Parts: sequence; structure tokens; C-alpha cells
Amino acid sequence: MTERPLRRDAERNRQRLLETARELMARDGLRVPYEEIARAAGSGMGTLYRRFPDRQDLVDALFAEHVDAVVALAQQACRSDDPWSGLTWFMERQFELEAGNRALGELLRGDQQGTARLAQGCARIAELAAQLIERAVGAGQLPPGVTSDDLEAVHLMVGAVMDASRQQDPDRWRRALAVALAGLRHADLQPDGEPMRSA
Amino acid sequence: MTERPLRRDAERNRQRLLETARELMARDGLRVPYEEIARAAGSGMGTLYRRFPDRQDLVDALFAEHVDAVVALAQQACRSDDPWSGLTWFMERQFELEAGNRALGELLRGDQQGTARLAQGCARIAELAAQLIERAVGAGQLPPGVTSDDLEAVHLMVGAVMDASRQQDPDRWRRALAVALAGLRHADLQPDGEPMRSA
DNA sequence: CATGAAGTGGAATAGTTCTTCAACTTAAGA
DNA sequence: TCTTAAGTTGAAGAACTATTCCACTTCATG
Repeated sequence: MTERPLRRDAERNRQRLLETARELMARDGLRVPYEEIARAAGSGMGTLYRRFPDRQDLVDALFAEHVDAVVALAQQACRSDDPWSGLTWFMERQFELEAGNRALGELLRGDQQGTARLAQGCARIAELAAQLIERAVGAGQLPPGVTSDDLEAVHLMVGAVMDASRQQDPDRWRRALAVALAGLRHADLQPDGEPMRSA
Repeated sequence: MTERPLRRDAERNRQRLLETARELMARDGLRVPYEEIARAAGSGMGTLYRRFPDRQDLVDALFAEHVDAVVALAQQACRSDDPWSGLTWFMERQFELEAGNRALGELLRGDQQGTARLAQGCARIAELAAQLIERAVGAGQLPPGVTSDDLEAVHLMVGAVMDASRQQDPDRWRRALAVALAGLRHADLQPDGEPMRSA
């Protein structure tokens, strides 16, 4: 089935909506009210709903490439000769992106699940992150107890500081990241053989 | 000015409302809808509003003693012979309380500001926490760059993990705390500016 | 046990957002 | 130009929560 292209005016409107939503979500996060997006774009709510019946459609259209960019970062980090450098480099780049785009941070931290498209990207990132950890552990740069879950936790931790300090001190997260990464290296973590199922 | 005591039935209702609110907020956080509290307590909304016209009045009545308990913990920690032990002991006890009471965590992390009464308690905790840090730095148990702001950041960091894992693994925060505290000891933090890579 | 101040319930009003829809407008091709 | 399918709009209805208000009930006391 061939999708017939949108009418020219409709396509223009669609682009304007996307552009507007991108800016608002980067600044305010994923939950910007539909009404606000439509108003800022100079359209009616009906138009926004017609193009993006589900918020996830909109988010997907907006952030697919951002998530892909993070996947690419992770891949590049995996190619680093020095596993630990690759890991820290990846985390810094990732957080720099999140610092500039609130919605991206919410997505990557799972505050809000995206469509299959985005979820797949996030899963890929998680895979690669696990590799980064494994490689660093294998190289003796991280103690053996550290797991990919710990890296996810670091993501949440630094993200929390970022969210709390966006206004006052937008670079504060760097300090938190330094603390968290140093902690991974030096904390005495049991391998944690616990099955860790839900209670 | 002598406040005349409540009528006996009114006092009973008030206690029931407090008890109910305490349970609901411990489980669901500070933002439990007023309507839900009233219904669970078997009262009308009017009654709840009459006793606690402002949500802060309610929160204050409920959590003053909890906050005081944390102040007491901090004081006790300050009396420890070993500054670092005192610090870690305090953080663990504090998070254990937060783990058992969602609303308390929200209060202590400033998700929601309380009345002057509570704010004062939180300020006192912050003071004592700063002392704990200073003492540990003075004893050479923490590097000189670490500040009380870093401890606040640790609070946010571990809190984020706790919030994310309450359901699946309620004890996960302990691991995050271990990471964060080890990070404080080992991260190479400049006294003010940018952090550097860990050693 | 009558009285009225204190207390109570819950419907009503209001502010937010989400979501739908019927009437209106317009681009694009015959 | 005319036709009409595609597109647009904003008001309307639904869900949720906060907050007020007043007719009604109940306790405490003379």
C-alpha cells in the first residue's frame, strides 16, 4: 500500500508542529500539553491529533534520530581501545545530550516508554552499555561485582542531580557523574548473586 | 490565647484522618488526593478541609516527628568517634526511614516544601550533614574537595534509585548508596569547578 | 431534654488536560 | 472554474483533582 503524500499545506503544518514540539519538549520534557504545542505552532488541536493521534507517534517522530545518535555513541565507545575510557566517554556524551534536551533524558531513563521503535533503540543502548561494563571488568578496570544494572543506576542517579540543578547550575551533573563513576570503581559490591525477582 | 479543645467526636475524626493520611502518604507519597484520604477515613471532604485547610498543615502534623527523628540521627552521628562511620551510619539510617515512608523521602529531598516547622528541621539536618562532611574531611577520610552540596547530591542520587526500584527490589538503594559513598571518597573533585577523572 | 454552637457531608464550582467531532475551508485536478 | 476529498478548527464532553459552601446532624451544657 502506497501512502499518498500529504497535501502541500498539510505537510507544512506537520513540519511546523514537529518543530514546535521539538523545542517545547527539549525545554519542558515529554509531557508538554498537546494544547500548548498546537497553540505555539499556530494550529488547532484537531490538526495535531490528526497527524499524531497518539503522543507516542509524536515522540517517535521527534526522537528516533536522537536515540539513534546515542546508539551510535555507544557503538563508538565499544570500539575504544581502553574500555574504561570508552565507558566514561560514552556516559559524558550521553549526559551532555540529555542536558541539552530534557525530553531525551526522560526517554533514556524510562520515565516514559516510547513506541517499539524507540524501545528497541533503548534496548540496544542497554546491550551496548552491558558490553562496556563487561569489557571494563574484563580489563580489570572495574571490580568483578559491577553489573550493567549498576550502570543503569548511575544513569538514574546522575539524571536526578541534573533534573534538580538544571536552573541553578546546569553543569552540576558532571560532578555527580564523577562521583558515581569513581564509586563504581571503588565500591565494595558483592557480585550480587541474588535472583532479584520482584517481590 | 487558649484554644478550646475539639468536641470529642471531632477529635476522634481528626485522629482517624491523620492515621489514614499517614498510611496513604507513606505508601503513595505526599500528593495523595484529599478526596482519597477523606473517603478512606470515612469522612467527608469538608471535614478534612476544616481540620487541615492547607495541605501543609496536614503534612506538618504528620511528619514533624519524623523529621525530628532524622535530626536526632544526625546529631547522634555527629557524636561518633569515627567521622566516616558516623556519616555512613547516618546515611543508611536516613535512607532506611525513607525506604519505609515515601512521603518522608519526598520531604527530605525537597520535592515538596513543608511548613516553616518542617523546613527548619530540614535546615537543621543540612547543617549537621555539613558538619559530618567537614569532620570526615578534617580527619582525612574524605578528600578536601568534597562539600556538603555533594552529600545533598548523594541524597538525590540514591533517592532516585530508591524511587525507581521500590516495587522490584526495595533494597536496591543500598547498592547505590555504597557506590555513591565510595565515589565521594575516591572521585577527584576540584573544590569548586569541574570534576576530573577518577584516579 | 431543649438549645445552639460545633461539626459534618457531599454536591457544586472551578481549573487542567485529553480526546472527539461536526461544521467549515482549501488545495489540486478535471 | 468547479468539484470534492483532504484538511482545519475550536468548542464540547470526559476524567481528574482542588476548594467552597450550606443544609443538616450531633454533642455538650443549662
